[in-house]
Amino acid sequence: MSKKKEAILKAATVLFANKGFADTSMQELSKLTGAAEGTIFYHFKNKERLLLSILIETRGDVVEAFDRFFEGRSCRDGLHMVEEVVSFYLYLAGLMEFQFLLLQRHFLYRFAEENAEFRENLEAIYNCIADFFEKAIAMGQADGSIGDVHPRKTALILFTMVDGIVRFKNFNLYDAGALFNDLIDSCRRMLKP
Amino acid sequence: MSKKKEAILKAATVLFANKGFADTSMQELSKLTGAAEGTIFYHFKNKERLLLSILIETRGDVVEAFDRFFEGRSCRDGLHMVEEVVSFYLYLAGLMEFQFLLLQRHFLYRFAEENAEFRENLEAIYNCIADFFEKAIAMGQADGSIGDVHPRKTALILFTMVDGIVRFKNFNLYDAGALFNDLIDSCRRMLKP
DNA sequence: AAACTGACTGAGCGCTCAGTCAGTTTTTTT
DNA sequence: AAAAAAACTGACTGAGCGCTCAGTCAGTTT
Repeated sequence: MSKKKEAILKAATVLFANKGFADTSMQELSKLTGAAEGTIFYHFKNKERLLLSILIETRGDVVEAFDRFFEGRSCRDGLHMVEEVVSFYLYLAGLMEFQFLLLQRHFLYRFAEENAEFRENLEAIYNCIADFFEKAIAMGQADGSIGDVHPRKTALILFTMVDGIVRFKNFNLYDAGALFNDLIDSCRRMLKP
Repeated sequence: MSKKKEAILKAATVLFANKGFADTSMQELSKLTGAAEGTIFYHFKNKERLLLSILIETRGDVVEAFDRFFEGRSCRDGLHMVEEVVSFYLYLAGLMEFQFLLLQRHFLYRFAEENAEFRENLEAIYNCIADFFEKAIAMGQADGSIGDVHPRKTALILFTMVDGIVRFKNFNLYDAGALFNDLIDSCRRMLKP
């Protein structure tokens, strides 16, 4: 992949995440990357395909990060693994700040309504994460560290919690870091047998 | 307030919530309301002020709804009141669907960064809701139905949960209704002494 | 009957936008 | 070194945008 193409993808991720899709102009993107406007359209046939490319890249990054982190990892018990998934999600949301911010923006879900490629990639990301929560809960129920809750639904509720925390951080409403300990505590109370 | 002005406010709420700020044109708003474009600018000095008017109206509606619901209401105990706040939030998110969707959109928080009026109204809405959660938790700790948790932080975590559920619903990711019982259950487990 | 008011109109202005294209430079292949 | 392919350029276009403004009109006041 050419240097310019990479620069365009990187800068567009930040701009789309921070300013939104409609409020980011190709002109601005051109200036920021040093690439001519024509170059952007040489690499991406239009603005929407540029966004899709970012989403596909993000999917790859997120799925790979989760798989890497948990492959071969043997946790003390299921409850402990839930805590690790929560922590890792929050860690990743800091590491891949702009990609996570992008995933919370509404325009992505508007595209997903009409474009199957958007839908598939979004679903892949969400399923990957929800599956990790569910696996951890199921493991906890097998080893007795987690009580009798509905695995999938509880996984979604946990997902909702950490995602909401990231949202509060992104909107500058509250300091997510200050809530971390209480969040982990809440999870433990929620899940214990 | 003139009929046209009311129609503009109402239609703009739906459009801004569904399509975003930048993707909603005054032309579209004009066609939908039957008001000439000039009429919109007669009532609201510009697009941003129109959005602010909607936010101010939303603040009034949300705060009034919460105050009305809980004034004079005597709950069995604090834990029960937490459940009622959760339920009422979700009920209101259905009743005032577009206003709640609007509150989750990023452009509002971008305006809030530079415009104190936006910031004040957003804070008023969030503080009102978080306060109700906190009050319920404090009550529960007084009557023994809720364990020893940090009231404000736990209030924020609860808020995060219900807000996240609404977000999942808005994005058509999962059916929020199907999670309701498990959500209430999780809250109970989280809070019990 | 004259003066005034506030709600409303829609053509039109200045400007920005996504996307195009004819042409140039750089890289790879032969 | 020549030819071919890939990467890149930036001036340009037409559509659409927010917003303005001169003007209409029904109703009220003087």
